[in-house]
Amino acid sequence: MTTVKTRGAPTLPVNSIIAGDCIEAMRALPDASVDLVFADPPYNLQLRGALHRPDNSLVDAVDDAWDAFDSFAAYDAFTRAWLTEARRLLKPGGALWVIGSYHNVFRLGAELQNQGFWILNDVVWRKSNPMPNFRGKRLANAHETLIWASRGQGAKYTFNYDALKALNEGVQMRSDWVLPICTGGEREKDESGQKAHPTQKPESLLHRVLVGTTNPGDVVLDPFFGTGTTGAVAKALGRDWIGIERDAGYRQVAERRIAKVRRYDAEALRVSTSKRAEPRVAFGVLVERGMLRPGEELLSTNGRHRAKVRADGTLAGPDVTGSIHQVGAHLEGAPSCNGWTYWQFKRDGVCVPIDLLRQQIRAEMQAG
Amino acid sequence: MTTVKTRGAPTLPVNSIIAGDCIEAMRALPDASVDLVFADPPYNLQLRGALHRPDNSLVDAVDDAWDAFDSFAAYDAFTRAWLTEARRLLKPGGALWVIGSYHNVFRLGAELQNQGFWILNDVVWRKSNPMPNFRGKRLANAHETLIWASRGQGAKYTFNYDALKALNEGVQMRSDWVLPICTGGEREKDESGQKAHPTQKPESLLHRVLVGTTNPGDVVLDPFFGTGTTGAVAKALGRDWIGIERDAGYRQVAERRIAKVRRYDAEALRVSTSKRAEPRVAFGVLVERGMLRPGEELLSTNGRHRAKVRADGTLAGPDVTGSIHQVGAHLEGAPSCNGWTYWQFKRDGVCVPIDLLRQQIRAEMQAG
DNA sequence: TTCGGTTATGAATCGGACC
DNA sequence: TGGTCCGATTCATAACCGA
Repeated sequence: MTTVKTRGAPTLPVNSIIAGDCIEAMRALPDASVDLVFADPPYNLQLRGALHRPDNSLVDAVDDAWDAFDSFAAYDAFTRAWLTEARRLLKPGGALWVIGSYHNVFRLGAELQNQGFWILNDVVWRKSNPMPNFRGKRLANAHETLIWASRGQGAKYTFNYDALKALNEGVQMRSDWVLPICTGGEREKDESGQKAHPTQKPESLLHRVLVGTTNPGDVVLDPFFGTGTTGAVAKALGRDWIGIERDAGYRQVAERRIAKVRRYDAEALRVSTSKRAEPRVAFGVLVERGMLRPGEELLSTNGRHRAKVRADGTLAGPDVTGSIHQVGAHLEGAPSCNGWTYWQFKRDGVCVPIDLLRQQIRAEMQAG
Repeated sequence: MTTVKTRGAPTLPVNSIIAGDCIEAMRALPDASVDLVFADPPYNLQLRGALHRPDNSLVDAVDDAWDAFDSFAAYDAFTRAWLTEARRLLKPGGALWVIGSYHNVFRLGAELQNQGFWILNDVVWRKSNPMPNFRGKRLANAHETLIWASRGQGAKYTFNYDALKALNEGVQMRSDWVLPICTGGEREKDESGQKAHPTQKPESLLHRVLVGTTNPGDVVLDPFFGTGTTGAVAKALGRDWIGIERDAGYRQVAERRIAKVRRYDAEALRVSTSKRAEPRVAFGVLVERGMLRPGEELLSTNGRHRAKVRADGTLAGPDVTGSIHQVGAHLEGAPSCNGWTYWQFKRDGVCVPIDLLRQQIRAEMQAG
């Protein structure tokens, strides 16, 4: 186990499983210390008993046994408690994922919103091999729902758009994910060869979550660790992880499982990066360096407009002056314009996009 | 308009649109009088500024006053009121469908449960042609959620298992439905040729709901009638319907629309059985599913080139990074390359084409 | 008339760095 | 912390238009 010092005590028990109740365990961890929470809370809503009185009023909460939720009120109280702690533990730019089925996910989502979390997407895990509905009384329950939320409206969050787009054959990732359930060799077994956990999640699901919404080195907390799928995938992907699990049997399976995981090498962990992350280049630098001469004429990509380069890196169009972006937007009557991809210059009679010059400068910056 | 006598007064204004607020209008209807409620309530989207597409065109947002609520509390109070009336109107063996997005559906589901409704399934409408996420800041919101609930635990409900199975090419219907959004000729227009309603639902969605969970002659109530999709499909399928709509313009469009609908004869109830092309598989899926490990080396079929798999499903070659197709094309100096047939991996000393893994996944998808 | 290229559009909680 | 301005970003489908 590693511990990471945060501002003041206590320390963060990274890459280890904390034994105990998730709410108490979270209370012992420091504010603003984790980048992501992934939670697969229990939803064994055992509602056979008297949930409602004859007049339909709700029966009072029973809050003495967390593992058997005798009423929606009890489940809501539990949800409120662990979400409150999770929100406290999240860094300002952190985010939370939670997964559930129709039994509990509506209560989870409503409570998330009540606490000020800001829902970014709900995601449907569409199971490619679900259990059929044997009695033919309902639709085959072939999906589960995940909710992805930032700490609050306007809060920052990590989203590796280009990595997910690459994972999806070059088309932007959608909110419906088709993945198989966890079976076969991936399914953890106990000593007697039985499945160790009733609802083990597939590693493919965590892979997509972690690649898409964390970076290497981030700290991922799973307060309902179970047999440690989150930890196994986090370790392989070079993320730090913290698990909380009450059941000693699950902890043992998870420890053994994660110990066997090897971290992928650094090159494999690098993902497609966004252009947004690349260093900014001022257009004026091209003029300073003599790549473009003051007075030189630029042409718009569509061939309809011209403008002249000025010594200070602005452009002079027919009736407007300003940055490459401003002049482009004005000439097109558009709300905005990316001047880098809009303008071209001529060399030896050939039109060349000015963005090529920016790429040259960026390459030099890399080398330098 | 037809009226149907129920036990005592008042009578049921079947196959007509009631003008006015849905809560008040429902209060005037008799207890236990309808077989199904289908509700498409306001989503409370909470949109902020204007949104432009990358081509600078403006997205026509849902900014109607009827969709805006001051707070979650206000939205919840509204939800509670109309659900209470809906439950009162349902016959003991009746059921309710409600549709929403992540903005409101968690609040809907929680309130349903609080009132004693019994959720039978949540159903995901996976849109085959959703609006993309133009800024690349989140996942494309490609689905909406429906909740199907009976009046209470243990209550009877109608479920036409075999009809839905037939609709699904002989396989048990699942909880995820892939249907296109409402566009083209199906979209109702106003006098000026503009879309008459910002959120018109596709008839295919209502078709599936009504075929699956009502019988001919049943009474279907839609308290948020809009331009009358529920009425149009109900009439075609030989179900009675009641619409409630506040907006006179929407009512007018709905009246005109439904008047043109003819009830299907058996022959017209055809199901399109167009064979789909082979489903596209993203290379990244092989990585997510652990069929290939990040860092694993692929060999070209001709044995001349090698590249390493990365966590996001891209390849890293000696001097190039990109999709399996891009890297293959670059290494061969070719304009294009089918990466699926170009690359192989090693298992137990044997070279295996990656296309074999794709075939495995396709087989799963067929089965699912 | 057919074919191919272009344009339009859909329930969307859709910046952020820097001064 | 508020204002300024750079500059990144889209998929499926149908209608439309010109040859």
